Amino acid sequence: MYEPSDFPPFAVTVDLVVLTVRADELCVLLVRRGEEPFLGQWALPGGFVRVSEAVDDAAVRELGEETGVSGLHLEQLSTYGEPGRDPRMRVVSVAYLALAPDLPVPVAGSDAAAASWVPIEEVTTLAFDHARILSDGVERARAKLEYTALATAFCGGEFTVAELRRVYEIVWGVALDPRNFHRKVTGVEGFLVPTGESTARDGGRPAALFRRGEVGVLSPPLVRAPGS
Amino acid sequence: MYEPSDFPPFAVTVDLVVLTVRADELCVLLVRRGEEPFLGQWALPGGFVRVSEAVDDAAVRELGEETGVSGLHLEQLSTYGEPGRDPRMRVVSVAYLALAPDLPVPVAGSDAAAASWVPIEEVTTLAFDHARILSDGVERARAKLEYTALATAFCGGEFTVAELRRVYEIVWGVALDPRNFHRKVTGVEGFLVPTGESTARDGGRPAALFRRGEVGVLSPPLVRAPGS
DNA sequence: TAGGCTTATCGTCAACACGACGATAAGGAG
DNA sequence: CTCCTTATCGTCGTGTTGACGATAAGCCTA
Repeated sequence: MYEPSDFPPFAVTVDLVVLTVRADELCVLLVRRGEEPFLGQWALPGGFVRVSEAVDDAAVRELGEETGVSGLHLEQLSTYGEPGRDPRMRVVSVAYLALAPDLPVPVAGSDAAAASWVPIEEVTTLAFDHARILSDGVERARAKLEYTALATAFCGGEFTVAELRRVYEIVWGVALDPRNFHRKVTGVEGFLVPTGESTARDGGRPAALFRRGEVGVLSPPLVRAPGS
Repeated sequence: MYEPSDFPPFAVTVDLVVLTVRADELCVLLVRRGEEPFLGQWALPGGFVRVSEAVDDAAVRELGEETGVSGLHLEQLSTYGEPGRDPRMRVVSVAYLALAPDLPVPVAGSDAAAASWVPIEEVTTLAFDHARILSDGVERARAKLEYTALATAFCGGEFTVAELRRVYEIVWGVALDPRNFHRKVTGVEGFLVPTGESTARDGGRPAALFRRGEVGVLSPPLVRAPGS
């Protein structure tokens, strides 16, 4: 089956779909390409996998280089391997999805040219097949909010129920009923851990602060439907 | 970012997790390796991606070669790229999940040595990291039965509600209440299309035959919990 | 200092989905 | 004809959900 003598050589890269919620918009981390092809166009951050490096590790490394932060949620998304997706050579790219809270640090573009957060709505053309990868990543994120506690990855360490609700509303693009949402998320055992503190940073009556709980799956799930 | 001159070469393969339900067991298609390393051990079917071939196409091609059938459900599972997962060289493998009905044709092992259906329960050691890939594939299949109409991929063109229920019971390893299951699946609009025919092949009162409908997602989903 | 505004949190109610399970239908085997 | 098996329909109590009213608890302004 495996014949080392006749295997065709491929280049393997990782591409990152790094999402965050900031200024009431779902944003993705993009870099502006500094070389051909697609010079000057927006692209997903990424790079080559090194010879002695696991593909997953390459994703972690690139994520650290681009955001300057570690410990973010990172999961494999899908692999894209059409011939011709890179005009220069045969490249197979393993895409990863990362979710970040609104990072206080501006993105320190290490080796990448200019990196910045771009609202999903404003993304038009991307280099290579990155538009498709981004679209797959956004859809994955939207789907996983339904049945996992992933939404907390968009929040900081402590957050209010309203802040969590804003995440759902912005990622899904729907309005959720504050009362039903509150009942739902506080009702799922282990989803949210009250810190005992409260804050009035949203104005109005002070809200209790929570941390993410141990529970990863929400059952029953939250449903992506208007009026919930 | 992309520097053609310094990209390290990788071999890219596809590995297939082909599942079926036969003789009241969930089975996977395995081949016995005819060469080193892992000579004589069971492995997932798979092979190299060709130079001018899309990775997805390679999976379709391999699936056809191994099963002799086309048109099966096939989806990308995950990509495995640890250094050292193949002792000979740096191989990145894109794994795919395929679901097949109980194939009447015995597996025609084309280039692979002996290929056969092995009950999941009886699988012990597999070559490379294929045990992990198999485990990921089975878990994916189990999860997708909950919220998609994927279970019909295990059935032939026409099937009864009881046959569909057996699929769920075998894949999940739980017992389901026939009456509630019947109510549920016939209640989801577009999931099942009655053919008008009926059959008594299961003994007892003849059952209506159905075809899979257009609907891909089940909402609300079936839940993997005892007593359903 | 009393409204008034804003957001948080609790409650209520009807519609619905689900699990448990009884009842009936429609074939074949003896 | 009776029994056995499976299919299919119905009922009932419980829990979840969506819609939405009511109250709580801060700040802000006059």
